[in-house]
Amino acid sequence: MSGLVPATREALQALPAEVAPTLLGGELQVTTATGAVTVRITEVEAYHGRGTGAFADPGSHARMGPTARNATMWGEPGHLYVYLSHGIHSCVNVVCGPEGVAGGILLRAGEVVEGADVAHVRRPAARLARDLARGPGRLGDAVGLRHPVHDGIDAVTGADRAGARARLFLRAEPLDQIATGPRVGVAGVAGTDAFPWRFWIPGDPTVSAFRWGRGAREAAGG
DNA sequence: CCCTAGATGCAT
DNA sequence: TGCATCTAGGGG
Repeated sequence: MSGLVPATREALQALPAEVAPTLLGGELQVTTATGAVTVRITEVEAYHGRGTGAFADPGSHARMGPTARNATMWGEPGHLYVYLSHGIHSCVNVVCGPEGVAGGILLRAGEVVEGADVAHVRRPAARLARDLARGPGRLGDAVGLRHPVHDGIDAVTGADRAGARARLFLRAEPLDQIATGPRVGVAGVAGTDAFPWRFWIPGDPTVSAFRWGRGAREAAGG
């Protein structure tokens, strides 16, 4: 944990595209009844909401305004927006930006640095350690956060939510090398270089594979 | 209402 | 490549 500091609301107050790269190399620690797992964050994506001016984001769950599903994205920074993907996977976002403005940073991948034994039990399909949290659904499984019960859990105070506690740590000094590119699996213009809001640690083996979203390849011209 | 597509993972 | 399986949105 050397070189890491607990995340504060202030550190997460800027818009997602600005905060996202600062999460790389940080850690998310989650404790539940079945154990504690810590992941070192290696890949993230920024998602903005409606009404953020030049940063309007057609790929965001909050693009249409506040709904029951995306309510957490509009709230206080530092909470975790946990949503259900394809009816199966629970994916984890760090809420950021000012309260009242939607913003989230999807944790796409990480390296399990603590509690690998617990993570292996939760993800029996993972043969290699690097696959434990490689991909957003896998990461959610590995740390034990589930939709809908853990949606809104506070990663700044570490307060209990449905039997789980989460804590986010950020690097005191930013990484010197960060890679940027289009977001994964996002359709239309939002999935192209017009929104280069995917950030990852170059060369890290836990970074997930890139794939085009439906219609994104055509939108990108290739 | 009914249909579709989705910030996906995994077996085939 | 297809499936699992839930949901928000858009169209009839």
